[in-house]
Amino acid sequence: MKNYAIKEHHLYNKAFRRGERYVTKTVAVYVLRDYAAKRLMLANPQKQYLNRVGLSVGKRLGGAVVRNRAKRLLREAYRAAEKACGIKKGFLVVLAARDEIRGKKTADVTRDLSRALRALGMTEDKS
RNA sequence: GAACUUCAUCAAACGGCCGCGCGGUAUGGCGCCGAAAGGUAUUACCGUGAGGAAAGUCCGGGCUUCAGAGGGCAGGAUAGCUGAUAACGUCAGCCGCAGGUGACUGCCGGGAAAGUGCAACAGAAAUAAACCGCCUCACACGAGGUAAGGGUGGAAAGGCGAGGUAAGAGCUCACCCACUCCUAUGGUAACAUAGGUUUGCUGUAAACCCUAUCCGAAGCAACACCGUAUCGGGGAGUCUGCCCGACAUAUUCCCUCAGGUGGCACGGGAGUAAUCCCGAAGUUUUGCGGUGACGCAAAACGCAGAUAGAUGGCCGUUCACGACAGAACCCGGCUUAUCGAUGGAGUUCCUUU
RNA sequence: CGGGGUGUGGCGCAGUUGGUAGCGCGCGACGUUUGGGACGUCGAUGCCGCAGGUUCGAAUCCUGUCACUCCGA
Repeated sequence: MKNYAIKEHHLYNKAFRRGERYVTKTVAVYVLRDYAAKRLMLANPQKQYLNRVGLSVGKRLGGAVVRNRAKRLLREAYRAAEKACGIKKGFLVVLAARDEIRGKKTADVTRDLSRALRALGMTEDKS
């Protein structure tokens, strides 16, 4: 299941300003209901709701290699979290890398991310 | 064996499972998003997928656009010679200077005898000379001569000896040093060597400047096409430092309210297709030419093309335990960062034979 | 992609034809005051972002480099 990426700058601003937030050492998660979700659902040939996921990795984190590494970790963690417990659809999700992510492994980031998603009520199984 | 010099290569490897971009084949779909242009699936398989610096953006070239001749000024760049190259500020060889026992390394390495400027402090004086000293005159004050000696300075009128003199001085002479010009020999040349000749001249051109050579400008967010568009609003002309110029023209053009595709990732041809053929500032190997940079020929191999931006994750094995670091129009260099590993060539010293 | 600017005491800034590195605030000591503030006097503090070079001599000139920052498409 692929995800649409967020490209527009104003959507990032919206998510940061109005979205629900949960911050861990490695990653900060912002979630906002996607107003265009229905339209996107219709555009999609499978007719399924999707999450639009954006990655925010600041320049202060490091050079291009470090930033790429951070984005890969976030993507992999999101994928793992979705596979493990499922994620509600129809939202804008912004994952912002924080300084601690440097040198971390996937397991660490995945743990933080699933904790954040559970706290925000984004997981599908309520058990 | 030790200490070095230099050139080149590599940039952890292998296996399993999951995942990503692009291309292709099959499958699937003819729907949906959008005003339009246009965009977009699911699954399976196959192929392919970051660097030596991809970086800094310091040079050069390609490519694209600027309506249409040209000329001048300004400005900028380069700086031993000869060559290599598409071109270069790059590279190669040589010359000169400096450093090293040596292999070798470094050099923004034209002109100060075209002109102008600047040289603090110290010092008597800084491009021109009399403070002390020496000599002559004079009782003395002082006047004149003198650049051998002292002291200052980064730099003080070339060095040493003899002659000469009141004391001295290239003032004269011999030798040496530097420099200008000329000649000869060698070299394509820079230049080197030898001889003659003029002169005895501070440094600075990474101060202005002079000389020689070169340069139109802007950049893929360029630009082209489609759409907006038979609409509305705003701005101003059209080689992008300044001036001159021919003017008869050509066309209005650009921005915004709205974006999309191409450019763009080998190209062309044949074929339904697999595939085949041809071509290229690619790489490697071999051969030939050249001291070398490099050139020519043949063969083989390879071809990332994203657009919030694709190479990752987990597990296992091995080892030297993994540095610097991520393509964004393309190519040739330069500069900077970098854990280490391997190989070639060479130098000096020690030991043994 | 293209074009600029700035790095100087703890902080904010000066520093031009290259010649002993300065100002304000702050800091320390002393004086004044019963004590503090204010005021006065004195003082300390600098590899002039880093590395080379030109020059007798460099914050200044040249080359390279690092960091921060601004502008345009």
